[in-house]
Amino acid sequence: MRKANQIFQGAVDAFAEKGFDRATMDEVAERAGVAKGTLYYHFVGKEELICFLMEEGIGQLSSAVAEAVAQTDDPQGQVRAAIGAMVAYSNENRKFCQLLVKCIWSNAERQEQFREILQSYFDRLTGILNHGIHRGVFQPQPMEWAPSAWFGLVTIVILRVILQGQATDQERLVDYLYTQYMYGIIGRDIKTPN
Amino acid sequence: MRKANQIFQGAVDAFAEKGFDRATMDEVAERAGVAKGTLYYHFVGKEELICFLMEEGIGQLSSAVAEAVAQTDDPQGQVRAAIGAMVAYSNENRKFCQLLVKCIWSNAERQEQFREILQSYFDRLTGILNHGIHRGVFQPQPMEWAPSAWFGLVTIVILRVILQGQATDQERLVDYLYTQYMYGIIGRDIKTPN
Amino acid sequence: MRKANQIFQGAVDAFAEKGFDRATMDEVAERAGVAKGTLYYHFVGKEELICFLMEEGIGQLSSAVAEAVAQTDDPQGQVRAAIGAMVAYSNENRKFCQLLVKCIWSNAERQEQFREILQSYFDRLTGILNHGIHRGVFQPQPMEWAPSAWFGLVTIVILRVILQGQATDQERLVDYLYTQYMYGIIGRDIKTPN
Amino acid sequence: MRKANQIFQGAVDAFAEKGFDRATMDEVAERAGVAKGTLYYHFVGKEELICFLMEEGIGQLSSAVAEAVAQTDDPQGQVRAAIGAMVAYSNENRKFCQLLVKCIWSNAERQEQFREILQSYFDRLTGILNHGIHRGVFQPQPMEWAPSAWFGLVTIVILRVILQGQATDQERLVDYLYTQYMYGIIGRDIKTPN
DNA sequence: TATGAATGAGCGTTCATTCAT
DNA sequence: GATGAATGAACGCTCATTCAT
Repeated sequence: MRKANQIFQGAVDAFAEKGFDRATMDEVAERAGVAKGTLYYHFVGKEELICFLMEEGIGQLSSAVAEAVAQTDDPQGQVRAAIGAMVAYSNENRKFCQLLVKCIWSNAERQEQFREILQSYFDRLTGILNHGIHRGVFQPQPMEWAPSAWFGLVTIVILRVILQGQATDQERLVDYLYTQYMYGIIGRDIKTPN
Repeated sequence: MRKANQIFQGAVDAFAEKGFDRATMDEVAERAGVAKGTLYYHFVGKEELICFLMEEGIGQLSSAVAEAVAQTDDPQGQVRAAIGAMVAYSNENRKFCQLLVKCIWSNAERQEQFREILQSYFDRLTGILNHGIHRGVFQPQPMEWAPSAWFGLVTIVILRVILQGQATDQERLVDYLYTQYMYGIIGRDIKTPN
Repeated sequence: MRKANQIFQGAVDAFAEKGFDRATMDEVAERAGVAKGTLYYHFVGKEELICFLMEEGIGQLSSAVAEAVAQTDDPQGQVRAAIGAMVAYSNENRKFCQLLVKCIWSNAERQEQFREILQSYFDRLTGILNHGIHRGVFQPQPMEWAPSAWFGLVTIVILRVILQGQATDQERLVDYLYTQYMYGIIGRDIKTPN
Repeated sequence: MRKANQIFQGAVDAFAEKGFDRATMDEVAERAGVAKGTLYYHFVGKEELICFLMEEGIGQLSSAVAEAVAQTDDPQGQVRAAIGAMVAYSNENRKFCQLLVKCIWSNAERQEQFREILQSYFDRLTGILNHGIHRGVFQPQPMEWAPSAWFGLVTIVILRVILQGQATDQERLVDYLYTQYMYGIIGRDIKTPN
């Protein structure tokens, strides 16, 4: 198990920097500190390693979001908690988040393999929104687009932050993303009646 | 010029489907309907072809946005026009838009090459936002994140739509994106007054 | 004919620097100041151009030697005149001489094509030696090797001089080559009884 | 090491026949009896393989000469021993010697890479000559040309012999080269006194 | 005569994968 | 379990040659 974990880390490192296709198995092995053959002892091949990575990572992210959301029943509080969890996760797993955003749509074939994993994450986001709509707090929305919008908004900003490389005030970032997503660019004071 | 244009189309086709790295120059040539050597007669190499593609495409998108925005002075109207232009462009250039979103962050080295091009597009978005803020219509925002948020929101939803493949009511999509971006998930009731 | 000559010069330039195989027809055309198609209008192909070059060049060298040798009947004088002609020719045609030495044995197939041309040059050298031997001035020698020895001695030193690039005292060079070839490293005074 | 040696042999074979540029890595691999990828596992690339070949080969030749020369202190004996070693080496390594002469000046870039290796060999020849000059046995000579002259004389004759392909009386060849180099075409009667 | 856009066979190189140890 | 030498299919790219103008 030791080695398998080393490989996981090495793979995230290598893939995040070079992308799935340009990172070689040699590089993965080197960053993982194992011999190339060992990669194939633990994983069937490169594509399987990539799949494992994505499943594992998105699963973790999804769990983190679920856990955060479970703390409150208030729809707005849930959205804030979810965004908070996303930002926190991305901060602790910069490499993986880079990888996630950069490579998730890289290629039509892999697309197919990730769809299921990603769908479960989107379903979670959809659930949160539906809860708020059901409560009458959020407006009814076209649900075929809503999770993508949320995902895109949060994810691309986070990627920007990661790529910039400089330290960021997490609190402020969550605040911005939450406000933007909840109230748009027009802003809170115009419309939060509560 | 004839051939160069064929190559452009073939390259967009091939790269959109397979990604920059998995699409081979043979495939590009085949889809363009030219011999492989012809690719290299018109472009220095694969990376240069990729760069040319991105510059050309983002340039077109950026111009389309600029043109749409120029029609009105009203900040909200400008945002709506911009989103309308984005959706329209993506509808007319599905392949390129796929390519844009899927591949723009693919790889650290290319990242660098695209930064300048993408920045000019982001600057355009920033300009629109600043105009609205100046007018007091939009809330002041952290401008290091604002264009990314806009870009991410619109782009990822559009990508979803394109990948789904089914025909979409453009009007309704623009409506959704505009409302979401302008008022967030909460504030639909304060619709655009026009 | 203008163009054909330009091509000749361009080809010598390009081939001398890069060798027959690494110099491209594009480079030849560029250095000749003609379009690539023009090369093929005047010459059947690359190999034919190479052959033409070698025949022309060796022919010129051979003629220069013949002319110089014709001036005297004295065997030693003939050798000296021949070496003088070789050095003079190499000085006026540095590029071609470089080409000659560097590329003449480059490749088994071309070898075959040059053999005849080169043989005529070797025959000329053989003739000079035979004349001296017949007169009893030169020692009888294994004639299958003698012209090669002469050719190698003179040619490799000349190449060295050309490659060094610095200006050389022609007189001194001829002196050295003549003495070395005529009397060996032991030197003249020990053995020239006359 | 097994494979590396096979590659060495295959490379010498292929390059000797076709020249560095026309021999392909496929041919090298085939003659070496290994897969093409194996070539690149052991050597960085074609040019590095070429360099390794030349260094190794000239190194061996140089060592053989050094060893032969070390047997005697007599200048003329040293020259004879050196030429004997050259001929012997060329007889045992026909392919490499072909390669050496045919390709050593093939191309300006490679020129530069070989200069150092070749220089060490020329230095050895220069050392032998200086010894004889110091002893007063050889005439003082322009040392910038002397090793080239020796090298050219011996080498080109040897190449001729190799290319002719027929069996040669080594003894007689050494005799001829020695006499020619030591006494020139004139002075055979003053033979080595041994 | 002269051109240069277009071609495609062929090259050097890479890299995911295998397998004997 | 773990290794790394060996493999070969496949890639990006080159360049001699052709041909419509």
